[in-house]
Amino acid sequence: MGCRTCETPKVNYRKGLWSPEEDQKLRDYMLKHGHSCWSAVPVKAGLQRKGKSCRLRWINYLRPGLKRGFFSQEEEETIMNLQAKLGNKWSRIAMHLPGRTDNEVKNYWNSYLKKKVINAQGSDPHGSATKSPDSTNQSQVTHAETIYKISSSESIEPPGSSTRDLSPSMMHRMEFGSFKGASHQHFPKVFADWLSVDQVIDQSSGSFVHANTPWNSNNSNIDEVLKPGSSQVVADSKSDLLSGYGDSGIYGELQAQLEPASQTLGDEFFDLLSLGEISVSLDTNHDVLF
DNA sequence: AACTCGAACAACCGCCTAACT
DNA sequence: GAGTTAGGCGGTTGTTCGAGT
Repeated sequence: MGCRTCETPKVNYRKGLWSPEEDQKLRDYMLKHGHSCWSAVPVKAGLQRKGKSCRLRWINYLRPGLKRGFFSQEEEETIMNLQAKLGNKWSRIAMHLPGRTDNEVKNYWNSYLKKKVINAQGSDPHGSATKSPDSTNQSQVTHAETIYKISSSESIEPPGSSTRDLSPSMMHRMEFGSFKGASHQHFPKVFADWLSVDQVIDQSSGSFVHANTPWNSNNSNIDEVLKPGSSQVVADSKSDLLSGYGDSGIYGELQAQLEPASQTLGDEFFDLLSLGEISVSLDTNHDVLF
């Protein structure tokens, strides 16, 4: 893009883990200014990091609205289903998981779900036991079948899937997360993510609701790969989904509440934060969602 | 107590694409 | 149209920590 304003002097870039001070600098800067150009962020924020590194840190760790901690059963199934269908398209898979990042999904898959799939295939006398889930020759159908099997068997205890044997470090990680160790199974779905993903919770029934989305409308519907017979139902359209949150609903309330912030902070900031990111604080302050 | 091993996850690297000069 | 660069993505590596010996 050749952004002249982003030209930066030679710096001895820091590497490795981020210190709390660095996190604070980046967070403060981002919340105050947003980013017009990532390569300029470390300079302006007073960080000896590459812009790329700042971007990653912000997206994967500091960004408001991130849901950290345990993956729910629904999230797990979504990952497995989408991985079977899309392959290792982590960013696309993460789009369907409110508050999750592609990196987090990828790590979860590599450290746990992949083994789970392999084990399930291995225990299946009629299945393709020796094939890796990542194998390019692997039949997508076989993988999908395995997923259905896993979803019902739960032969492997996911890392931190229950609170009965939490290690101190795990507890620390939970507390560091956005939801401060709240019951993972009942995390509120971030509102903004409702707008950007096809999966929401039906407020009345508590079941999952799916709506068609721009990114899946041009190929096959997401519901094709979701477990049949589940509590998920298909909404007619995204507009139908949103209509429940119209001007008089949550969406309108959000708009109203966000307007002053948008005016104060400018469009740049508004672009920076998705509605979902902002909604976390709204949810906390006003119990808008639950 | 010291060491090894593995799990979990944060962060980096390299490639690709799109936008800009 | 070619060259350059930012941003995005997926693969891989590095770090930390707990469990086992």
